[in-house]
Amino acid sequence: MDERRAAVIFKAFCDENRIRIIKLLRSGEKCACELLEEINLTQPTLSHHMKILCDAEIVVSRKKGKWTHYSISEKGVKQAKECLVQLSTLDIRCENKSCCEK
Amino acid sequence: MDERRAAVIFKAFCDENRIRIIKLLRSGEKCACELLEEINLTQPTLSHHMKILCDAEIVVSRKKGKWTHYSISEKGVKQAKECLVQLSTLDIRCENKSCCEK
DNA sequence: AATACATATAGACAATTATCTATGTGACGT
DNA sequence: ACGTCACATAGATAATTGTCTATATGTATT
Repeated sequence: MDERRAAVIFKAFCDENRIRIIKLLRSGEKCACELLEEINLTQPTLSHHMKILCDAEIVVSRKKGKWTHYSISEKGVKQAKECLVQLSTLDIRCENKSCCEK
Repeated sequence: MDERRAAVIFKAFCDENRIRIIKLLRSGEKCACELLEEINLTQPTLSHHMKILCDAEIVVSRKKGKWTHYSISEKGVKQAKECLVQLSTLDIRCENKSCCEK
């Protein structure tokens, strides 16, 4: 996983409104109009956030007629979790040579 | 965990340079001057990123004489992981009533 | 085909963020 | 005390992002 991709993934979680949207989706799949009712944003702004969430693969969309249904992607969330583990796991193989005293 | 705090935590991970800094810290505690050698940023810019990382509690700092040593905070990382789990766990108690056909 | 509806896209604008240069602060070493 | 070193802070600026209004697109329904 390169730095760029990791940054795109976690962008999903670094805005308050996107966090709210994700929380709303915890109760299951919802269409944009439902999300719109529950969040204080205009329709294009919601659409913008949904794009960022989908690009991060944290959310997936499913089109059905006029509606677009969004849901949390188990696969995407798993990848985010793995990414977080990978980033935070100490690498004990590395010698910790320091230029300055400890 | 409120939305605002969650957003602050994940801001740590939504910038490429901060991801690089975190990766550098995987090999253990490092002072700012060491990080500076390994990353293509000016000293004040690095300092700016370290503040964001510390505010997110993903990194902790330890002052010793002239130097500031930074390391990954196990506690902070644990909290981020828990936050991610909490955000992504489906809430099965909720009925998934929909205004529009599925 | 005409209309209505759900959502996306375009474009403008304001807020936030990332970056830099310049300078301040505090801790040594001489 | 003075200079030097490590780092933080201030302030400017450019890039990015979040938000809005207006409009386009695609899908039913009549």
